[in-house]
Amino acid sequence: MSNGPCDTSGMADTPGPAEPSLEEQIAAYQREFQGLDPQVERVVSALSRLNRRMNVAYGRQTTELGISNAEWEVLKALVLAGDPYRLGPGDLAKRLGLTPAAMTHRIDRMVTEGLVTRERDETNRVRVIVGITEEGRDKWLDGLRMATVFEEELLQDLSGEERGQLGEMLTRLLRRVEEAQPDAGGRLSDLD
Amino acid sequence: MSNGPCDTSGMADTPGPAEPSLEEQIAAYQREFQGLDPQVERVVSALSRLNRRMNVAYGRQTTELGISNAEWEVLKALVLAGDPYRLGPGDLAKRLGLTPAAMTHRIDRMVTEGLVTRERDETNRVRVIVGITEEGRDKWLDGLRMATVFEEELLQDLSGEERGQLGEMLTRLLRRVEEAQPDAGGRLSDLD
DNA sequence: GCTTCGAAGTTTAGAGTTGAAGTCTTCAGG
DNA sequence: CCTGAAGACTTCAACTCTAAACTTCGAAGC
Repeated sequence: MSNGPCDTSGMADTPGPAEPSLEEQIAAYQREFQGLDPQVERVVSALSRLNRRMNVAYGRQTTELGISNAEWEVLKALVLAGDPYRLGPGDLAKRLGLTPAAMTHRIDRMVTEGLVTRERDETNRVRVIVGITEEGRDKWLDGLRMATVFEEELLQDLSGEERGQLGEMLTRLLRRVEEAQPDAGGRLSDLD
Repeated sequence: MSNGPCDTSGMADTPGPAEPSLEEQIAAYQREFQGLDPQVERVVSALSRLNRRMNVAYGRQTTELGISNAEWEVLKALVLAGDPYRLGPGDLAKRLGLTPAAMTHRIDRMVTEGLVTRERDETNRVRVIVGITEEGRDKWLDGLRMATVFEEELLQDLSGEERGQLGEMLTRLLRRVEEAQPDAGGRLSDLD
């Protein structure tokens, strides 16, 4: 299963200078560019690294399920859509932040893998309806269970109060950037 | 300039059900799967969405410079590496978290665009050395300046104390996931 | 009813990445 | 020396995504 952007094998990882640590990177920024607020830099860099690590973790989990992160995202969108658990390719593309063309191919794969179904709408034959199969729903649930374990582990060092503060601050940041960027914004590895 | 995973054009974005808001998504999770801690869910989802938005913003900035996020990352790695500002393709691949093959192609492009140079090491002719050009360094600096403006805007709602708390908590999370995941971890949209 | 416009999906060409295989260089033995 | 193994980079085929052209169907407008 070629696993989208989540495989970690095949990379150069023998000896030599690896990726600099967060501290090293902040120091290097200070060295090369005066006038950079280290506090801001720390928040932004940590955010970005954290996200990368989380996606690696999710990638390992979905690989274990025999699917890719990309496919799990489709399943998630269908489940979270609610009751009939069916959406058109266009809707899916919008929710996942990719082009309709990409959606077409993704659905092709997932249909052959038995994760979703594709049928034409009888009342409007231009429309296509994608539905989740039982197997698809099971995979989604398995993935979610693994994710919650990982997430609880990730946050284990934070007290309940800290978790609340963190969530509140992140939500505030998100609100700020969403109003500056009203459009849905392009793809780029979510999985939330 | 086809801009890696950062273009926002061409996506389906007309009417209809767009991406659910963070609140809607958390509610949907609660509905479909009992036993999910909403506090954890909020942190994780906000983190992920925030990162996506940030990458969209960075993508717009680098597009304005006539390069891609991917290329800017290579420039960043070279600058942050310090004094001779030169690294081998293998090192670069490790630092950016992609395969050597991808690095080869990326360097190809960047050489023809005049952003970096590629020469063979005289003392060990298996080795290749990639260096940054003056134009490359200028682009990096321009990108960094734009990024700092955006980042300051992003954090404008947080007091100095809050920024410190946020950075500290994120660093703690990062430390936790890094020790659980000692390898550098695969690609997946950084840019920090 | 026929035509035109728009919306929804699919198809096609090209960019970028991965994983595996291949090339070339260096180094350690025999 | 010559050989074999390991390392560094490149090449190749397959895959996924984007952007743009294309196809089809439905809704108006005349």
